[in-house]
Amino acid sequence: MGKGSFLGEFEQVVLLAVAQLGDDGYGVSIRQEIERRTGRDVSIGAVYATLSRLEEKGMAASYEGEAVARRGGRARRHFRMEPAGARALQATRGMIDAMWSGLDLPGSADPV
Amino acid sequence: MGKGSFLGEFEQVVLLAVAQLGDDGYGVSIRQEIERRTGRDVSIGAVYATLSRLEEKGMAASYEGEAVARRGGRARRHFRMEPAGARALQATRGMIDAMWSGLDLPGSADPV
DNA sequence: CGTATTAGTTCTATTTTGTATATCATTTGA
DNA sequence: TCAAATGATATACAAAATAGAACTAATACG
Repeated sequence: MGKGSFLGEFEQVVLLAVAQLGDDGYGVSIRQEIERRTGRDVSIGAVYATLSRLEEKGMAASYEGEAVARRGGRARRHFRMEPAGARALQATRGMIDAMWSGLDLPGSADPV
Repeated sequence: MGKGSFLGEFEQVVLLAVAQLGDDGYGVSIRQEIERRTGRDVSIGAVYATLSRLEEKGMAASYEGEAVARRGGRARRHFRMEPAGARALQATRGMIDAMWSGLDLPGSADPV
C-alpha cells in the first residue's frame, strides 16, 4: 500500500470544515470555520485551491447556490463532503492514531 | 497566525516513529516502524528526506551510532525528537482535534 | 443611470512536502 | 579480495500548500 487513501494536512482541515458546515459550506464560511476552530489564519486562495483538489479526487462535490439579495451577494459555490471523503478522513485519523498509540509525550495530559 | 508550528502529514508520521523508537531510531528502523504500525509502505528515500527536513527545523536531531559487528553493519545515523518536535506534534494534534470536535461521521463508532 | 462598494471566486506564481529510484559507502563472509 | 548485506545520500520530479492580485457579479446610492 502506498499513500493513496490518506489526506494531506490542510486537505484534512478543509474537508473537516466542509463536514462541520453541512449545507452552509462555501469558500468564505469554510475559511471562517477553520479560523474560528483553530485560531490559524488561512488565505482564501489556499482554501479554494484545496477545495478544488478535494473535488477532483471525489472527496467533496460542489453545487451552485443562489444569489442573496445583499450588496455583493453573488451566487455561492457550496461544497459538501462525499462518502469517499468521509472514508479518507477516517483512514487518515486511524493511521495517525496508530502512530500515536502507546506514546506519551513529556508534559502531555492524556496518553493514548 | 499562519501555519508555522504545524507538521505536514508525513512529517507527523515520521516524527511519531522517531518518538516511539526512542534510542533505537535510525533510517531503516524508522521505516519499519511506520510500515508495522500503519501497513503503509514507504520508500527509504522519503524517510531520509523527511528526517533531514525535520532536523533542519529543529524538531529532531541526529547523532552517529557505532558500527555493529554484522555483515553490512555500518554506523547508523540515529535520530531523536527535540522538544520543539514534541510541541509541534501536540499542536498539530490539537488543531485537528478542534476540527473534528462535535462531528460524527455516518458509520463512525466514536463521535468526539 | 452609472459608479462605488461589497462578497465571492478564480488565476498566477512560488515554496514546501512528499515520493521513488539510483547510486554511494562500509562492513563482513566466503 | 570480492560478493553480499546494511545503511545513507543524491537526484529528480510530483503533489500539496500558500499568498496575493485580478476578476465577477451583485446592490446601494448619489
